[in-house]
Amino acid sequence: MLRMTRQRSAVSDLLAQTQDFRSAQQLHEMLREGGQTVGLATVYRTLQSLAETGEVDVLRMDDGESLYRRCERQEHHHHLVCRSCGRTVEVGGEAVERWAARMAREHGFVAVDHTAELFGTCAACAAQEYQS
Amino acid sequence: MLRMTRQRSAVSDLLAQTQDFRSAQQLHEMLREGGQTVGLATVYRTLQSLAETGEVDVLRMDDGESLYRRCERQEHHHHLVCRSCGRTVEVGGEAVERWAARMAREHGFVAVDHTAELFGTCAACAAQEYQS
DNA sequence: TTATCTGCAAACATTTTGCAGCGAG
DNA sequence: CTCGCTGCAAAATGTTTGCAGATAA
Repeated sequence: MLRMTRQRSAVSDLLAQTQDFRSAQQLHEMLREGGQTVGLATVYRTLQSLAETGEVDVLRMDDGESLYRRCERQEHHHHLVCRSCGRTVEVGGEAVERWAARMAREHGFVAVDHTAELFGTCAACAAQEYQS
Repeated sequence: MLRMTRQRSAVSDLLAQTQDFRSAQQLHEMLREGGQTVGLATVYRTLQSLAETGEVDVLRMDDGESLYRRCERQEHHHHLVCRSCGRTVEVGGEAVERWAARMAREHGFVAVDHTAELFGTCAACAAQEYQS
């Protein structure tokens, strides 16, 4: 992925404006609504390359769908995601890294990688739920 | 899921004998090899109900495939899985729980759930890799 | 110019579902 | 005897790919 095309800028710009994790299909729809015409396959291909270079983070949902988001920090971090509105907070995971390292050592595993994400209800959505 | 059928016992028994995480398709193939005839759809349906009752744990891989395993502990725990041979160790995650609770509190989230799994190379596979 | 990118449609992989018939209780 | 379970094949889902034409550099 080298060439800067209309389609790639469109996807990139959209991600820059979007706070929360979005699926490829959602992003495709958002582009379409905004008058941009980008093929779904191109959206997938672009997201794939952005993920490879670490420009966007990928979150795999329980139903198998992948969500994408341009994160503030490039370094390793985790996410606290609102199940209801998708609002996302980037959080550090020093405690998780230490835990992973200790488990690896205790059980003789090497090259141990980890996945850790948090899903809950943000303050705003909790308040709204309380009203209804 | 109430009736005890030949098919359900077969899947249940197979899981009882299997140490590592296996996909529905792998389990289906293993049954077939063992002379048992169980439809793939039935394997999926059975695994789904076993997962609902907490009798088996489900692990979703990066490629979207789901792996199933009958775990020793029923209570909440995490897994340290060998990427190479699939060997799995059940590990506690007190550190992770505390981390999740702290992040939730700091950012005003409630009802926070977490996913956390560890993937690495077990001692045996590391030794084997070293030889070749 | 020309190698890369795009769009479409077809291919893929995994999982789910509709339905007629089987079989456990 | 009955209602839930099974197997098959078809559908659904999310994603990837082949290919001919478009296009950035």
